[in-house]
Amino acid sequence: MTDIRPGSVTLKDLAAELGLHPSTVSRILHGKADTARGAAAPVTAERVRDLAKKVGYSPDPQATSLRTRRTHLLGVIVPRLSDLVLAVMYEGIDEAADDANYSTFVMNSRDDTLIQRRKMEIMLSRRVDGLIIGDAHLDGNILDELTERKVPFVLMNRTIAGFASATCDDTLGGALVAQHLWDQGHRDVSIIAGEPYASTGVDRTHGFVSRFRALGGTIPESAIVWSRFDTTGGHTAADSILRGTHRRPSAIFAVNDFAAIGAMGAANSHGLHVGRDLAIVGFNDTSLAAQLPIALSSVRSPMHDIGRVAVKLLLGVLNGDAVESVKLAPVLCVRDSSDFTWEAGQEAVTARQR
Amino acid sequence: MTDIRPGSVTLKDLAAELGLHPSTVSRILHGKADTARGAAAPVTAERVRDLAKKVGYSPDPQATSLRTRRTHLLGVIVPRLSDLVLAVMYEGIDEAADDANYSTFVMNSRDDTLIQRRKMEIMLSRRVDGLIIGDAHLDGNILDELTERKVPFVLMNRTIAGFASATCDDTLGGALVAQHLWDQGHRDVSIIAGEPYASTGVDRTHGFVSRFRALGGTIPESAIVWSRFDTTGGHTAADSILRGTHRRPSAIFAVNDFAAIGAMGAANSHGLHVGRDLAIVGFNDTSLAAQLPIALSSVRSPMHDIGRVAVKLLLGVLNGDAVESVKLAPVLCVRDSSDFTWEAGQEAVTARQR
DNA sequence: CTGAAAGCGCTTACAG
DNA sequence: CTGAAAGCGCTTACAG
Repeated sequence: MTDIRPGSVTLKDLAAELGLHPSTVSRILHGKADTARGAAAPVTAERVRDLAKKVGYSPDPQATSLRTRRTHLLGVIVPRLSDLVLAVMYEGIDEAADDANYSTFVMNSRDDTLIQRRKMEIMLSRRVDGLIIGDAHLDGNILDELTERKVPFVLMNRTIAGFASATCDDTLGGALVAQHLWDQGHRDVSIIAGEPYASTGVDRTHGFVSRFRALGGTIPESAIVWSRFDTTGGHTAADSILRGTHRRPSAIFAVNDFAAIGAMGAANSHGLHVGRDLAIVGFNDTSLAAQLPIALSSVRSPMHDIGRVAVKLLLGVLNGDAVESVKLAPVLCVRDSSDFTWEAGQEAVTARQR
Repeated sequence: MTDIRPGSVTLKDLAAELGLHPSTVSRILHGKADTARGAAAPVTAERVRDLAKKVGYSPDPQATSLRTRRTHLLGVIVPRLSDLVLAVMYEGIDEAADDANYSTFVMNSRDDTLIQRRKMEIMLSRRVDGLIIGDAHLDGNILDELTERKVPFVLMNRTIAGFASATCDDTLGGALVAQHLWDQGHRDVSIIAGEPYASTGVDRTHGFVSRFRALGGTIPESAIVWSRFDTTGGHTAADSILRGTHRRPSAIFAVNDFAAIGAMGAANSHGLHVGRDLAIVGFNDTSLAAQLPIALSSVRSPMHDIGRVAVKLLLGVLNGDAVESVKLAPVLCVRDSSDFTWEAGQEAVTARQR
């Protein structure tokens, strides 16, 4: 009687083999090994555990869930896993869920409200115990609905006032960049701000603008360009910034590394040498930033930990605790793309003009 | 009686509401809407379906699985989801599984044999119907074990002789690069070959070497450098190639875009201008390749489709079909990083020497 | 300390 | 065409 495949041996089999009643076996296997708390005679318990181990018994989770009304399943929704930022956060979730004996479904919504809803329903129909939402939109009435339906959930990556979330302190991150660029002498800056419905981009932009203005700088509305978070989005945005009729900025803050990479490409085609004619700073400090031909300055956000914290928060909610949002601290990493000072009188010129 | 949350209304509830027996309701809801094949009276069927829809009835999958011994769950194991290549493949899986009414668990093994095993057991203990394995090692005895245990599975991304898989035609991909570099005049080439346990790197390298030799070129063993697939791995490998005591190659083929990006970084620090002093070609044509400051030539592999095909194959296996491995065709995309001819007598020099 | 019963929500032969 | 029963594999009061 060896376990060819999980499921081949049941509680009943074990009981029969040992001449016990299934309920007795269940009671023993269910309680933690240390807490013998009168659940069974130590000798019996040992016999049961030994056999269970020997035959590789693994309880049927479907049967267990049916009884307990808990699936130990978590649902995770992200815009897209091909976004490295979300992929890394998910690695954190995977780890933490594993530690807590939960399994996770993860689905891509492509930031589309309809798909978002559909994926959510699929997860709920699978009876997940709770949801981690990584693609919340600022206008997100869907969350109110979830609350009304009493679905346990937390936010990750993006935050919305009134809901528990695990995020980076994006406002602070933006402020760090503003301070850095100001210190390097930049007075004319533009921002590639991401999607207006995502708190990440909005908060980073807001943090940047506030600090820059507090330092005495000015940032007209026209200097803020909304865009997609990917390389193409950044390229397009930077292109429009650099071809602008007014004075060209000497620095660009992109709220996402991939957008920053796209911006570097655009700068390049405008004949600008990033790190000399133009400073660029990204956000997230993904693994590529430091390795690029021109190393990219970026704000490191603890993506992996954000995933872990999201799980922790959700487990708290499932446990009935009152949970507080967590904002993890960002760290600015200065590299070649912005590691130079901009002279007061210096003008932004193209490399060709030099 | 509205469906606040899936699970709030059961088959029994529906039956009671309609004055029918639960088994009748089950029979009606179970059969497809079109096949009324004598399962119930059309009128009854309609009444049932109407109410089910109205109250948002969704069957409890745990209960269903317990009866049918099928979970409609697939397990997916990848080295890491933060590898864009696997992330995109997973998007294909997510889509195809969704279409077929399956849900998927995806877990990261970090290419570690122990973790691989552990994640597999977790999935089996969850009673997945089948497994998609994206991290197979060439020395993979684990697969024989799975076969023995009669676990349905297919491979994705990496292939192993004797098992059904969905992959790119990596050998052909490598050959395309060899032909291209040869045509541009390169006679001295090096290969950043990836991990020796991964068929992807091995096959791409083999395809490259075979074609290059068939064209009359020579490639010493020392020109092949094994490495990790990520940016750092590529950087280290390229560094060792470029600091080599012998003649410096005029072209490098990296079997992965991220390794290629790392190689570009290394070339840079050796004072070489990629696209003039050194040609670099990557593999997979990830979304970044075309956007880099120096656009990267790369072999496009249909990652998304590979994911979809993997699901299709696995569903075939679950259906008892005899399935054949699928190798999808790659396409070479030439860009700035290799779009120049290398003169016969030209010598690889550093930019500084010019 | 252990057993026996009930039941979680379904599906599926089997009657009628 | 519909009903009644059995059972998937577990857990959990309740007895004894």
